[in-house]
Amino acid sequence: MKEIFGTAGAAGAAGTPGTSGKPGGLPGVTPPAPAALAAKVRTLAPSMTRSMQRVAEAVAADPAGCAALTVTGLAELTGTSEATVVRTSRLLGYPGYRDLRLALAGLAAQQQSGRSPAVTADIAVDDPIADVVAKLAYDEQQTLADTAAGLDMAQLSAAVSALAAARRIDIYGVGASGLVAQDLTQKLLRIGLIAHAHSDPHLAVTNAVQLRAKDVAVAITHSGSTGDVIEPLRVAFERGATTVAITGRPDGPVSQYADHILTTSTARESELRPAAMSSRTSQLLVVDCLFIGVAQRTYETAAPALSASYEALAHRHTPRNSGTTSRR
Amino acid sequence: MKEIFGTAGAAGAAGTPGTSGKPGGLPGVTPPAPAALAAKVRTLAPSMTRSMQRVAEAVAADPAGCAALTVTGLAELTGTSEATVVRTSRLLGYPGYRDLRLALAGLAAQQQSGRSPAVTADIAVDDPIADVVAKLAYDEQQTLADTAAGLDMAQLSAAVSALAAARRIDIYGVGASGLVAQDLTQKLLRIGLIAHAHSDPHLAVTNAVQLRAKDVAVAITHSGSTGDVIEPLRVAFERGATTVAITGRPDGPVSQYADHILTTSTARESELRPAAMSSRTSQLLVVDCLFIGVAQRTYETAAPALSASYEALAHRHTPRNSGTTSRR
DNA sequence: GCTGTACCGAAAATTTCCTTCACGTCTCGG
DNA sequence: CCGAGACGTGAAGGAAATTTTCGGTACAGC
Repeated sequence: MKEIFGTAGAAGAAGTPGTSGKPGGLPGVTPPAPAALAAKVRTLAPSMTRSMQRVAEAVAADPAGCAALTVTGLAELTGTSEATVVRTSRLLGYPGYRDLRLALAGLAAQQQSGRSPAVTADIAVDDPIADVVAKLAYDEQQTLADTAAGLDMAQLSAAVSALAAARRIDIYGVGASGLVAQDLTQKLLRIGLIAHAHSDPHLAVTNAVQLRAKDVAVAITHSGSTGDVIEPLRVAFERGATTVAITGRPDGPVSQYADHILTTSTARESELRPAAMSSRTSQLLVVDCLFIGVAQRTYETAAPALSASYEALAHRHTPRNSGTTSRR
Repeated sequence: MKEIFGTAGAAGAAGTPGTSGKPGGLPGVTPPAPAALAAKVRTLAPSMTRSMQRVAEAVAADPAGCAALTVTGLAELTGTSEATVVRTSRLLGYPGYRDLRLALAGLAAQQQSGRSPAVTADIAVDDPIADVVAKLAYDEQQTLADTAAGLDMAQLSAAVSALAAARRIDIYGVGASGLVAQDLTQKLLRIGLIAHAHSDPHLAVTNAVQLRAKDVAVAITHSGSTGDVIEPLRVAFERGATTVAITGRPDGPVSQYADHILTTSTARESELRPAAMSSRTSQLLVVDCLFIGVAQRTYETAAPALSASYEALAHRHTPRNSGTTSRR
């Protein structure tokens, strides 16, 4: 074992370093070493000199840490010289330390990502803030997936048709669902439909009396049993309007008066995580689907309306702010 | 004499990475982005110049390929200069191209090991409703992931501390962000804090004048340049209140007056999918994180308050049948 | 004890990266 | 329509990294 690595590395691999101009694809000759670095270290350890073993060991023990070091830093850390670090890199199959470092960074990222799926647990009082973010994001993602999977396309399609053809749309929601109702209202208004959100039960009922056959009433309630929302829907239903319920309990009282029922998903709630959180996510997805569906059906009028509202808002933004942004 | 063993032990203990504490980068301000690079590119793209956008685009499109390129190579590939590449790296939050390249390698490895995320197609006018649901759900999930990855934990933590200790909290938001402001307000009220949402710019300003040192003002604006929201935040800032900005454009004007900046993710928008949709999802996640964080810190008072509000609401639900709801 | 081989690290040589500066281009105001 | 100013851009020079070269040291065999 003389200068095996030296000649082999230079002659055996490509004559020129991997820095060919094009990132199009891998040449496919020698994938340097994706993840099996630790194994390679063990395999090649016997053929290494003592100094090189120290370097290899450090690299295998803490890829992330070593990736943050320059060749000089790693040499210092392992008590060796830069030349040795480069020699080790060569032996491990890379053209130089630079590429080893790149592979190291990749390995670190992989290890990091593999660590994440520990988010199944509930949110605890003493969770660090980073865990809270991860768990919340994960939960809401789950909620979205569940909602999408559980949506009845036939019901959704029917609801969209009703909305698109509606003369007037009334939307009921109180509490957290009230915000969702407002969201839907804003969206529908933007594409030229006539929609109103009602959070006040009395006003909702008095308005519901006005509804007729071509109109649509939408009730949003997670529990499916919010009287303040059911009551106006009942009135609208009896007046002959088409009624839609967005609820997490399709078997609840609200469904009695709903022509079309859109089911939102129900996630577990905990002490720190009230139901309002995931139900809102779920409701909003349903609302978005309704909106897009309606926008598709009324594209001729919706598209210009969307552009127009965008234009109108542009003037509310201060055009540009330069100077203060230059952080250095 | 072998100095091998002696030096190895000593160096191993003392070795501290400390990657070149250059005067160029402020220490501790910006932790480099781990994997949320694509999201960051989207977030910062609007504030980039044309050349920088080309670089950012290339990087986002092919992390693996770009990781194999030197700064000169990438400059050539994108038809720009090395200086531009370095500038782009800086803007993305790295001290230089070297570190961006490292992150790129990590990202590439993660993508490789993970699954290939497809379904990137836009929503078309003639998509069947089932596709709309799938695409929307996927996009929102992506938005959540991006937001969580891009959130600055230090800023979030600081904002939570400020909120938890606040005497009074004012929250500003107009348009779609107004609903988010209301959502946050409702949540904070539930755990016994004193919070107000303001959608009326005039009232917001007149209220902001009342704020003092122990108070907190929160501005929510996707564009980061909504004058109606910036103005009250400026007043609060000058009054000595702690100010928080939740924005998709951390480089926007709103940040001038924000002590803590929470960045929401920016997803691509299409004709049928206005920006309000994904920005709302992102903002709500941030708001939820704030809420949970505050609830943790004030657990002693928050937990009973949450239970109490739950109890109070139970009576608003009709237990079984429709019946007539009791009018108070 | 001497010589040769393997190993190692300091410093030169080279590549890569970063900074500075000057030139083109665009915008705004007169 | 034109000038002043600001901004974006790339080229060249300088700094830092990486790689190579080369000389020195330790050990084994004779």
